[in-house]
Amino acid sequence: MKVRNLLGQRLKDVSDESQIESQILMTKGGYMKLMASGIYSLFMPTQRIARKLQQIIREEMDGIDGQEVLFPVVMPASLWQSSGRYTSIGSEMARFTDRGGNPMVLGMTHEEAAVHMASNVASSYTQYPFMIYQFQTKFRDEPRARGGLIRVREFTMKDAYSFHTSQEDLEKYYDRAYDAYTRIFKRAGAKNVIAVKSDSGMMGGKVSHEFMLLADIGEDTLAICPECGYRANMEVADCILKNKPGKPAPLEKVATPGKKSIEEVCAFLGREKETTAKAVVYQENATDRYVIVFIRGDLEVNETKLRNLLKKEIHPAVEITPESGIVPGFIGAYGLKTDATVVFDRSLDGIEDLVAGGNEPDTHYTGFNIARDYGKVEYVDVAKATAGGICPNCGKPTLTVRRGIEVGNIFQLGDKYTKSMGMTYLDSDNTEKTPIMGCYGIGVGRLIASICEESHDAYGPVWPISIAPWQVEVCNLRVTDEKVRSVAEKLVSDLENKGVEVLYDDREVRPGFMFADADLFGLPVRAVVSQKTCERGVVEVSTRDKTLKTEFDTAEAAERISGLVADMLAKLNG
RNA sequence: CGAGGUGUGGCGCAGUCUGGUAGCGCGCACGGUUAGGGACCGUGAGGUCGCAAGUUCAAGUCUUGUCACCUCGACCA
Repeated sequence: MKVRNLLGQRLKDVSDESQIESQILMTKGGYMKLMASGIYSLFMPTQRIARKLQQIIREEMDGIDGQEVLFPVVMPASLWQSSGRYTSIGSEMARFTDRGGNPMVLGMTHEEAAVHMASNVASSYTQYPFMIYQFQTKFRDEPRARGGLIRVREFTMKDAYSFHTSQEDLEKYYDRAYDAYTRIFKRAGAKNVIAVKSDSGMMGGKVSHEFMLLADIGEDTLAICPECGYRANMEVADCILKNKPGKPAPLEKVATPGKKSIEEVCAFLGREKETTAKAVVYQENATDRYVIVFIRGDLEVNETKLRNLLKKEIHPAVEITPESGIVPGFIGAYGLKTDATVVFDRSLDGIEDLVAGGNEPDTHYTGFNIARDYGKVEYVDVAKATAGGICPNCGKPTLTVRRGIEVGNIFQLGDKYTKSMGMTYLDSDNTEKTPIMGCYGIGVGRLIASICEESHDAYGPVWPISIAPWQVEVCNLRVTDEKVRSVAEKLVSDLENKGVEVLYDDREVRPGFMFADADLFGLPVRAVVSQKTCERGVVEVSTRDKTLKTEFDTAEAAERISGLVADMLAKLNG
């Protein structure tokens, strides 16, 4: 491919609206063009990267006995009604009506389609287990797309669905998928990807992992223990604390005029946040019923955990009515008269002397002892884990908090879809049974952007050779010189004959201009042919990551470069 | 959905406060001089100033409405 014919303009400036490195560099480099919010067209280099990445994924999916299939993007609403998700998913799913008046949806994931495909055709236990996967466009009408290809509304995803006759078999397969994912990210050249325990969200199921590429711009927060390797999404990370019980004190009502926040109360009473019980009020989405969470004053409520505990959608309370019996700013368990749901976080367990709200304006209690003054309560874990917190696995106070981009996930779904959609098979004892499922996703475009995010310098991406759009760029610094041109062109054709993928730049531009563009292409190997190199009978060769800069004799340059490419590939593949 | 911001040639921006008929840089085309980290000179093409109403002799500029996009938050397989 010649740069002169390659569509996609390299830009000197890009709007400062772009905040994320991968977005800036990929926009600058002519990798993509925005069409609408979260909707991009991809130029050839990006498509080549995607193709290579897909091939790696394909090989690994085939390696765990996957069958590549293709589900439709457009599906009838009735299919989604059969699983119940037509109503449970909100406006994130695009819906429309076909000419016949039938409600239709655009696929945002394909569990229903997978069950539809497998139903009836996998009717005997002898056919299990099996896994089907596809690369397909998903459309999710995100409320807010952002970060270039990191979070878009339309994207290509590899999604896989496995079917099993027992939990044990699912778990066995889940481990294989886990290992395949680990290999995929390694082969793709993504260095900082880790698997974390995660929340299952709308997908259902119990056990799930997210594969996170560690990056400061990541949208997910992770709790990681460097001591024992415990890793979890903050959404599900257990919060474990050791409370100082303090000395029991008599329950005493104190005036705290105008002191509503924990900070104000602590300053006023000269107390530590760790000895206060904070109340956080939520409402159930469906009924607006109040939910009051009592939690240690220095901690935050983890809404995902609370949601999972209540098994209901909730939101922070917008308005607290006087009739509710709740006095905002002075809410406490003792003497609380309300029909709201009350939840005690286990961070309060064992503290003998608490400061708590008095349930009337400008009043708090000190010396509050839940066991003594309130009675026996069921403590639950709805607190956010914190940096320096206790690791749920090894018990050391070594939890660290990192940010990550979710580039893949795996779920043990169970029978959520097969059961609701009535899929069965006939077991060896001649009885009908419901198969159980796992599902496994990777966002292709997001992974590309994430790799760019972790592998770039100030001038452009540094693509790993396994996914680089081309392996070698040949820069012809003086196309008007017949000799330079013939050397460069022979090098290009020799390389191509050896199966090396070459991007050839023979534009009549100054070297600096050509190098700047080459940096934006980010190809692993660069070969420069100029008047100088031709005089000396060499070709100048360097790697994009700047680890190698050397010269090869012109006669053997193609051979040496293809060897270099092979070495780099081998290194990445282990 | 809440808060803030921006819409002016392909890209990045100025001009808007104070109304007078659109400009700069990059890119693009042609000619020339150049040549190892985004060269320079000359000539040229390209814009109903997001859209719609309104005020005015006159609107990129003022008013109202509307749409799109961006950032933060909410939300999110």
